[in-house]
Amino acid sequence: MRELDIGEVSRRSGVSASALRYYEEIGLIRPIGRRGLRRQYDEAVLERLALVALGRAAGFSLEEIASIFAQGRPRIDRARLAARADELDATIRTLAAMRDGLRHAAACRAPSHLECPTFRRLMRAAVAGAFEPVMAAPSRAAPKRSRARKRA
Amino acid sequence: MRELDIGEVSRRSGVSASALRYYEEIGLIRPIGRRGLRRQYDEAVLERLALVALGRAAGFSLEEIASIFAQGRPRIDRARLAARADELDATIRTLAAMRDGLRHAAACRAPSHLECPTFRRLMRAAVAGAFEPVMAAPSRAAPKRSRARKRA
DNA sequence: GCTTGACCTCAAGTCGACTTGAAGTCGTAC
DNA sequence: GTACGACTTCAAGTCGACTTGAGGTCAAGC
Repeated sequence: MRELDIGEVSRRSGVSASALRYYEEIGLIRPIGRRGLRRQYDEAVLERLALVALGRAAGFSLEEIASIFAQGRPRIDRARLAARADELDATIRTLAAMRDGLRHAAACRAPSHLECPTFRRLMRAAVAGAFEPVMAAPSRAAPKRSRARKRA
Repeated sequence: MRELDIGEVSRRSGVSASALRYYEEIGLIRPIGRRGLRRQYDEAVLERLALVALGRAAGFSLEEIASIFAQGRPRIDRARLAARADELDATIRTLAAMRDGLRHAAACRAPSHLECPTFRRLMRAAVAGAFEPVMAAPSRAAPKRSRARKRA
């Protein structure tokens, strides 16, 4: 079982050394030991990092990913995956609506966009918050969007 | 032409008063005057805020939106809209791939996800960065992703 | 005259995921 | 023996879009 130092892990995983130290700090990974000061990693860390990369790509926060690893072996919850898939589906539909609206506006021949009914409809939808949950990755943890109450 | 104070603009636009002040600071909106200390707005600000909301929803940063308003009348560039639509399309395809992968993984009967070929393929794709440009809204302005160089 | 409430300014704080910088420790090569 | 390069620690900085807090102003109503 070869031991890897942080530089090699970084090269092979595409994750910077500083990020690896950060991941360790938040409990995502752990070196198998030290040689002098230097962290030594097991090759298995690469698999774990791949899982982290996948989790991030799927929109999970590092904290959520850490919780998956929490009790020893990675415990991947199928229901959670399905839920995330559903969220992605909703996001995709919203983005598709936006894309179609943008395409129309790009093609529209109205003298000003403000006179294009489709464009105005999009504007109204945006104000109404129709696009708000876009990329509602639990990660973004919306900074207390108090969303000024409509009519007190 | 009725004058609105910041509270009413907030109520009618769904944008908090502090956010309105912030928007003013970065040059996105401007009151038509003051009454005492209080900002007074023209109703036209509501339209502008709707445009801001739409721009945000489409993934533009406030800075980019401000540049649209820069020279007097909003100058919406059709090519820009089309480009953003194309980006959204790419994002949608990526998200769809992720969604399908997650759904498969959720349904997969392999004893461990690590033994599921589909799941492993997803992991490899994530490491390779296949999902990185997801939601590549120019807004996110990737904080110098130096992306640890593969093999120096 | 005093309270209330809605506004004001300005500086500082928040969120997540890192990066950067300063200062120090090693092993190896010259 | 000393320079180099790769590592180490720890605190602080970064990004965007705001929010929060302290302390102040002002008109209206009691």
